[in-house]
Amino acid sequence: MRLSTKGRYGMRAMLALAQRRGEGPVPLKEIAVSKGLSEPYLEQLMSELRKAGLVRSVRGAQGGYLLGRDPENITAGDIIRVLEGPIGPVQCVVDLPGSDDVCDLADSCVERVLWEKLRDSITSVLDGITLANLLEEDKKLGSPNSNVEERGCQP
Amino acid sequence: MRLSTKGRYGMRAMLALAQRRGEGPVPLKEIAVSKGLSEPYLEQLMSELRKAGLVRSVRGAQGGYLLGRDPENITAGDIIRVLEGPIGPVQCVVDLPGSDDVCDLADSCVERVLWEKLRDSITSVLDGITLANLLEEDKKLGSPNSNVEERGCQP
DNA sequence: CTAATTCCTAGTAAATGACTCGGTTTTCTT
DNA sequence: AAGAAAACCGAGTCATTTACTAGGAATTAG
Repeated sequence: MRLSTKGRYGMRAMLALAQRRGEGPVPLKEIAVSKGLSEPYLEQLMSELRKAGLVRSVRGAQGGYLLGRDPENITAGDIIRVLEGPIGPVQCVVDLPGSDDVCDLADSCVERVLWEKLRDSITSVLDGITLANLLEEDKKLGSPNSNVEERGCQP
Repeated sequence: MRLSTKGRYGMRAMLALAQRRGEGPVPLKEIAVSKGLSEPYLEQLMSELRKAGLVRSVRGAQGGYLLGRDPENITAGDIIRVLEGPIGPVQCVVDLPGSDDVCDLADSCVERVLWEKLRDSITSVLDGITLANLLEEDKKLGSPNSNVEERGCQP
């Protein structure tokens, strides 16, 4: 039940973009260096985020990435879904409106109720928190926002 | 963010034991066949569950497995923790009381708040539902409780 | 004694995760 | 026009994890 690096790094990168909103396009290199992530790997994640409309890119020199929408309109759920796929602890109760009844005889599945509750609780947290919310909470806590090199972990 | 088969199969097996409570030890073979799972694989999961005290075993002919406690006292969280490890979307906000501050400068981690909320929401669902609850809800729904072979999915 | 059963260790094949590499295209700056 | 700074793209790789399988040893009811 862990996120992969795609979700974690992607969330970091999106928050970095949100923090630097208004400065014009931010080159990936800067994010990669300041957050201690591999630039070419981040590139792949940004590509997916761009295709999903969560970021915009500007090519060429002085180019970089920008948020695709206001931070108030980008939820953690948006980001996680793009990078980790539809949300759900098991395939058959997954988040996609299309693939509703993967289970034909789902009524005879005792544990299904549990997985559905779990899915709902996860989505409600993820869809209820925006990039703006996180930035706000961060400001309230008055964190020093240090670089990653100085830290012990890589969330 | 999916469970592995260990969590899914383990939950199934535990529910099977709960349903057959009072019948004496249930041999693994029966569970494996009726739920369509590999018996030797299940065996490994049961071994972990036994070491954690969630099931008891009776060796020899006419042996099998029994719940280690009343179904009212076994939560989904108990089972998932044994089979999938401590709960948490990222290592550094994991569920273990011991490994609290894996992050030394955790205050400077903007997304940490999010992961903590997510962890809490997951644990509160998982720890709030017992095997007894699930059986009860199942009975209320009046499900036919068919075998797995007839079904389209393997939750 | 024999058959049924749990217990234990090891091995393995496939999938996934977490990247790297090399080159192409676009665009700003000089 | 030239050069450099980016984003873009597709493939390849290496380690880890997952989901098992295999085979035998120990235990116990009948």
